[in-house]
Parts: sequence; structure tokens; C-alpha cells
Amino acid sequence: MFSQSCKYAIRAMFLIAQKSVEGKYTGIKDISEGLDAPQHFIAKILQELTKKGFLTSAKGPNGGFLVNQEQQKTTLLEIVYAFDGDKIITSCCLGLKDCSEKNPCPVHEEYKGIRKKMSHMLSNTLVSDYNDELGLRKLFLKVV
Amino acid sequence: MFSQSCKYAIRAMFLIAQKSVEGKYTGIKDISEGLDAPQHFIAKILQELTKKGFLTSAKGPNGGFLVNQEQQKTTLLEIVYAFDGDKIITSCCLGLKDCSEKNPCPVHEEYKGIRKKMSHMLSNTLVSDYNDELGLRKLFLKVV
DNA sequence: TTAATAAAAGATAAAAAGGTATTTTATTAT
DNA sequence: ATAATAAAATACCTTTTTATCTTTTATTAA
Repeated sequence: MFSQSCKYAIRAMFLIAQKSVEGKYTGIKDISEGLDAPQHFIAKILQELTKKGFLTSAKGPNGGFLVNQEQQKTTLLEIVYAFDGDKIITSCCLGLKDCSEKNPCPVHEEYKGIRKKMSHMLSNTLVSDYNDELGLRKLFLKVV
Repeated sequence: MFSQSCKYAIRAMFLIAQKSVEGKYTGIKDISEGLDAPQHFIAKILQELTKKGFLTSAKGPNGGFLVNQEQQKTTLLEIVYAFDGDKIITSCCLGLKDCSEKNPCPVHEEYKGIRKKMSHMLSNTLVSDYNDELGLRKLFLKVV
């Protein structure tokens, strides 16, 4: 479905978005522990998220990563596009190079519905949408 | 979504199922051309499908692969399970090792619906379901 | 019974994804 | 100024997936 990098990216954004409510930067170590994910790998992903403008970073003591007000409005679709491209939305599930109404694969029609649901979920979810539930530990970003 | 091997496997099963209506074996060369896929890679996949009982094979002149009456009833889900395991149905879309009602990720609830649709499509589609449309060139297994 | 055919098997290689380690640069607090 | 902190950058390594190539085995038809 999503690449490992993309999954970590989404989870990291949810986590940092929630932590950012208090206005403080969160360090890589806290983030990788909060996601139960390899620290150096996460570091690389956070750099990409920063470069693409989804995160704000600060070096030095008290530094780390932050999701500012504007960045809280990032959708999951934007993150997925940045890491995995548009294949989740556009590509044929049986791998045809150009599967369309004119050249449909056997499951083309039925897969449309699945793609639509996925697309809807990704474009309608903001990284801020679960800040409260995550804070209240009703939702999780790792197995506890 | 599915691995490349799995996509080729499903397309190969659709193709051989349709060709098998005439009762003749179809050779690897015809199959790889019919799918626009690398011949040796397809060969390996067909061997796996044969070993797992989804296909019948015959060596020598007039040999090749065939989907018999019983094998025509194979579902896409069986093929997917054989190549990619059950992760498409069971695993968390954000990569949590154990995402469940007790430890749900932020998109757990919404993803359920997508998973259900996918599961329904895979378990309700037989490799024989599109024999007619494929024969009439209303559906395709490669870009024409 | 032999030559042609075609799948089966095995070895290898190329590419992509996932992950680790080290060094460099910038910031802050003392 | 300087020592500590933490992200940025770079290089490298491992595993998995995808793909190719070669040899072997089985079958059939002449």
C-alpha cells in the first residue's frame, strides 16, 4: 500500500502535530521512541518532511521539529504524494501501464470504488485531526 | 498494493482461464506476450501457480498451461494469499505491528471500510468471471 | 529412437527499499 | 569564547524484489 517511509512520515506528522500544541520542539529521539521506529531512518524522513515544508526544524539545544499552525492543515494526501507519488490514486491494481475506460483491466470498475474511498480518506484527513485523541491516549502511533 | 509477482499471477490466471475454454494448453511465450511481461519471470510465476494447484501444466510439444474446470473457480483472494500473504487484509495501513480495536491507529476505523471493499472484491471474483469479455476484447490484460 | 518442443529447476544479476553510521553545521546557554 | 546540543548531510550497508540466463527433465510426433 504505502512505502515504509511514507507510513513513518504520516505517523511522525501525527505525533509532532500533537506535541506541537504546547508550542515546543520535539527531538528526533522522542519522535523515534514515540513511533517505535529506527532513529536514523526517522531522521532522514524528518529532513525530507522539513525540506518539503511540512515541518519546521530548529538546531541546537531545545531544538527539534515542530508543526506550526499552517502546517497543521497538511492532508495525508499531500504527505503520500511527497513520498510515494500519485500511484496509490492513479495506477492500475493489476499493473497495466495504462488502464482506463478505453483499455480497462478486469477489475477496473470495481477497483474504482476502492480508490475513491482511499482518495477520500487521504484528502479529508488533516494531521491535526487526531491531536486530542492522541493526547488522551485513545488513539496510538505504536503498540503500547 | 500487490507485489509485481502477484499482479502478473492474477493477469496470467485470467489469460490462461480464458484460453483454456477451448481445452488447449497455452505456452509461456504466448502468455508472456499476452501480458506484455518478461518471459522468464512469468515462467517462474507459472511454476509457482502450478505447484500450488492453481494451474495444470504439460511438458513437450503441444504442452503449456491450462486452467481446468475446478481451477476456473479459483478466487483472486486465493492467488493474493499465495503470493503476498494476508497482509492486504490484515495489516495496518500505517504499519503498526498490532493495530486493533484496543490499540487503534488514527485511521483504523476509516481504513476498515477500504479493507472490506478490497476483501469483498478479491473473495468474490473468480478467474473465470471475465472469460467472455476477455474473449470479446472488452477487457484487457495489457495495453493494446 | 531420435529430434524437436516446452516446462522445471537453479544460479546469477540488477534495482529498489529499508536501515545504519559518521561527519558537518548551526544554535544556545554558560 | 566555548562546550553541549541537535539537526543536516553524506556515505555506506543489507535485504528484498524483480528480472535474466543457463541447464535439465519430460513429452510427443515423426
